[in-house]
Amino acid sequence: MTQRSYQRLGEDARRNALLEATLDCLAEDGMGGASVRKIAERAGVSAGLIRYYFLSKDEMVHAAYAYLMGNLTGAAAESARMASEGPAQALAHFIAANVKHPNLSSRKVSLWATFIGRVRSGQRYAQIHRESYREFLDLLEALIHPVLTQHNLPAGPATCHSHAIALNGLIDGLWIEGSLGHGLYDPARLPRIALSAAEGILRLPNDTLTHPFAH
Amino acid sequence: MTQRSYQRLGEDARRNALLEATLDCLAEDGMGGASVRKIAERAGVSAGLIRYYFLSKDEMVHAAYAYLMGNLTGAAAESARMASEGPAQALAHFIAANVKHPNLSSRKVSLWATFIGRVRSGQRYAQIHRESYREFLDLLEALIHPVLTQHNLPAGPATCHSHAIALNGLIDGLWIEGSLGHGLYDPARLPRIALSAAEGILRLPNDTLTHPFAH
DNA sequence: CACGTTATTATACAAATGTATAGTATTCCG
DNA sequence: CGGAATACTATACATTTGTATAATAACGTG
Repeated sequence: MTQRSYQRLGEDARRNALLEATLDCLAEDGMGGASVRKIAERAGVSAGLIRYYFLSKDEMVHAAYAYLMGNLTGAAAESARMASEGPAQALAHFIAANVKHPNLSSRKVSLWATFIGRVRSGQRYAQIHRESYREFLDLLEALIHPVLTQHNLPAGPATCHSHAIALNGLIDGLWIEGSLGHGLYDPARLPRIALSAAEGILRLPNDTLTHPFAH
Repeated sequence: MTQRSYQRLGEDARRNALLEATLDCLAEDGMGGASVRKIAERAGVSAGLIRYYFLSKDEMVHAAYAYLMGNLTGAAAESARMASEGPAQALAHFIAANVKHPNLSSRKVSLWATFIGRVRSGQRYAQIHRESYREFLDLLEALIHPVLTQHNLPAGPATCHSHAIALNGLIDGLWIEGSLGHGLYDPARLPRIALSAAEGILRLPNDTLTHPFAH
């Protein structure tokens, strides 16, 4: 009975496992407490292995940030694609998806915030932030435009861009506070609040987004 | 010529200097890099002194968080009090103040985010967050109510509360992205975007907040 | 089944960390 | 001005940190 003392994993499998472990530790202990050793232990691996896959701990944390943001916007974009009933539904689904499970998660917000806190002084963090933010903004702008034209509202590039900025702010802010679960209100109210506010921002008739099937 | 090698400061002066130094280091290096020694050096003080004023490094960081949040909401509330032309102006000033200098600051957002990242696992952080968030929400609600009644809009407690949540999200989100200065748009556009979006959220007539003197 | 490749572990190390303690210098009060 | 109170420094210490290196075990291939 020769029990293997460890298992060799393929390049990608182990890399992802390490990134997940990094995020786990970062969510729990923050940048101050997520040490190489804790991360390795969480991944069920010896500490030395990390530097076999990454040039340094920093490089791994950067990679974990990019990995997280990819998952976040990916999930929201997915839920917009699912909605095939029309532009308003797609936008509504996209907005709602950002303030509902699984995106509404204290773990995800904690991670996001921890990384955002490094954007100012870390070039690499800033770059990842800029890219993922731009992606989100573009996505939003593309969803907004058809809805505006559908309702004969001004839909020039400048208008769409401003609206995208405002909607992005709204979504981010609600997502953050809702995820942290401070207990000051029920997070289940968030989708309705977000959609109603979005209607107002875009100057859409009431219930265009909250009850999109009536239109 | 007996040059003094150090100066004795009063309890509060030194305490505040230490808190400011803590925030400086935290903004630059995050939780991972803000060590007791760096903080002490920034404050022009020996490392040991920190534990004369605080029970532990953790306690000092917690205190720095509370200190920061007090300053943030304090500044915004101040700018609302300044506006004496009426409810709409007060609300408009409050909203705009949050997406303008000096609140629109990468340093402040970095600090805010760094702390938010710890709210999930640190009880003390969570408590400070909850308190400062509630304060902000209450402030907003009190500003919203008179504006709604002034325009004969529904202004029940539930409505005001929902609107406050939405506005808070909007403000937070714009504040964060605007402060980080990713270069995707000019932050000078933020006050107008925020006020226009706020009008929509509250279903106010156009220009009620963006040009409040016409009303 | 051997064998070479390499994914993985184990150990080592200097630097940095938070904290404890003892000593020193400043300030205030009589 | 002298001397007590204490704000402050200096040093020491055990841990933990990221990283480097050498040894080892797993796996694919012949």
